[in-house]
Amino acid sequence: MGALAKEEFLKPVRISELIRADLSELAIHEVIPTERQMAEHFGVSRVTIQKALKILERSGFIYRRQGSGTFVAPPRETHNHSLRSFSEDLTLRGIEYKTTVLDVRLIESPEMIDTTWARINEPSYRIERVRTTKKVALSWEVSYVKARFAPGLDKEPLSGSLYKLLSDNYGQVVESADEEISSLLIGDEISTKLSVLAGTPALEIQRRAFNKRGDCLEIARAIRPSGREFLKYSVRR
Amino acid sequence: MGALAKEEFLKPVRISELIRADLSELAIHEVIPTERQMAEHFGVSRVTIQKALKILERSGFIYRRQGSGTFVAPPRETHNHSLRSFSEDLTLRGIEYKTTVLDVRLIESPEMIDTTWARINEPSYRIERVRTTKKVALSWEVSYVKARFAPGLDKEPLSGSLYKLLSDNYGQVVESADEEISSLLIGDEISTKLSVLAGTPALEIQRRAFNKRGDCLEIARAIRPSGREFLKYSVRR
DNA sequence: TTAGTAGGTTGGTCTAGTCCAATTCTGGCC
DNA sequence: GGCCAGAATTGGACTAGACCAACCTACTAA
Repeated sequence: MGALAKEEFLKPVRISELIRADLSELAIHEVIPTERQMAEHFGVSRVTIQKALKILERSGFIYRRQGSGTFVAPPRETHNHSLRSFSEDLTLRGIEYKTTVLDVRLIESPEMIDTTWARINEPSYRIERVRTTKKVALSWEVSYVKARFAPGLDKEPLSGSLYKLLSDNYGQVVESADEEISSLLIGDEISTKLSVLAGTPALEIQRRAFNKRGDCLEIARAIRPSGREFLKYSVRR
Repeated sequence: MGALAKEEFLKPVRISELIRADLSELAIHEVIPTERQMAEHFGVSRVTIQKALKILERSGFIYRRQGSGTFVAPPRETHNHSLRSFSEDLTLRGIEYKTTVLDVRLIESPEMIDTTWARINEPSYRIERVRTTKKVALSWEVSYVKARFAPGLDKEPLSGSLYKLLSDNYGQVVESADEEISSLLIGDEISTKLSVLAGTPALEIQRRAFNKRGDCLEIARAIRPSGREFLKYSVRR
């Protein structure tokens, strides 16, 4: 095999990054080289180039027109909200916050799980946390994690990312999630936990998280008082 | 060419539908035929089968494990919120509603466009509408559509889907959108238009819609009082 | 019984090539 | 100059085949 360095990235991904780097030097709507030219330039097949360009197209960096060519798309400032846990979301936006764990316990009997938004029919850990910055309350969150996927979770440090913990210590990677978003007024109980006035409007985010196999790992509910903090989504056809 | 019927669908899409139909008869986590078997069965290449299975995998119907096989994933009830206009969203959920156009006008001078959430620097049509069911107010919406993409839009019937109108009459297809979601309390002005009490909590959805080239066609703002109507999203890694 | 190894199966990745459809270019005709 | 038909170009779709990595199973040896 020789001393060649191992290829760290898949070819289409790697090539898409290389192309992307070059895009910034071009004007918007400017044409970029053809598939066949790029295939020769990178020494790969045309299908590989097509996959690389597909990545860039779906990310909104280029657009393509059969018969004419591939062009640079106008830039978009929005970083799209791909799958992140609540804490990853805050971290990536550069918000410094503190996590306070209010309660962790194993709920053995499923009928005791008091979710109104989804049903769990097996023992689960209940994790209740609050996120705050220096002065402002960010969110109140409750997660139910099925115990069979993370035995002993209540002994772990829970002030960081729950998803990272599930991945690193239990090999359970969250691959997808369903979210439901609605609005409500914060009631007495949560208002004291968040130190905000009762009656403050807030977003309520309910989430079901799944692993690659489609097993539901976690059910979570977050309440975020509306302090000009947005949830951002990028939606495609 | 003979009298053969024209293939209406692309092969991977068509095949994914055929496979999907068979999935319902299988138990969850049950293994389905291998790529090579399917390729022979459908008389196509393995790459085509892989594309079909990729569609099903991303839709959450199957999961795959290298070395072992492809399996039926547990069902998920959530229909994921792909790109729809506000009206399409309601229609697809089977909600009967009435659209009232409150105001349509061309704004020639960009500085008059009173958006606080985004800037438009060219003449645009302003469309203000309200959606209601028999008894309940659903949403209040304002759209700004750039005039150069839809000249004469103010003469069109605007009680239906704006996106369908843009597509059918102007060839402008909305391919992607950025959304920002926050919560607020409904103020006096909008409360009268929606016939709800001022102070009702609501979702505020701000949207920028783009065509395939990445041009921003529309900027919209919707306010939806929270009556147990959710925004549903399906998020993937 | 247990640990380990060898071989076959399955999905993951990439190549080289063909055919097609949409678009653009070009040259000739009026 | 303007228009039209055909050629060339470009992205889109698919094929047949190769090789690899993860996985599973069955057999073997300690």
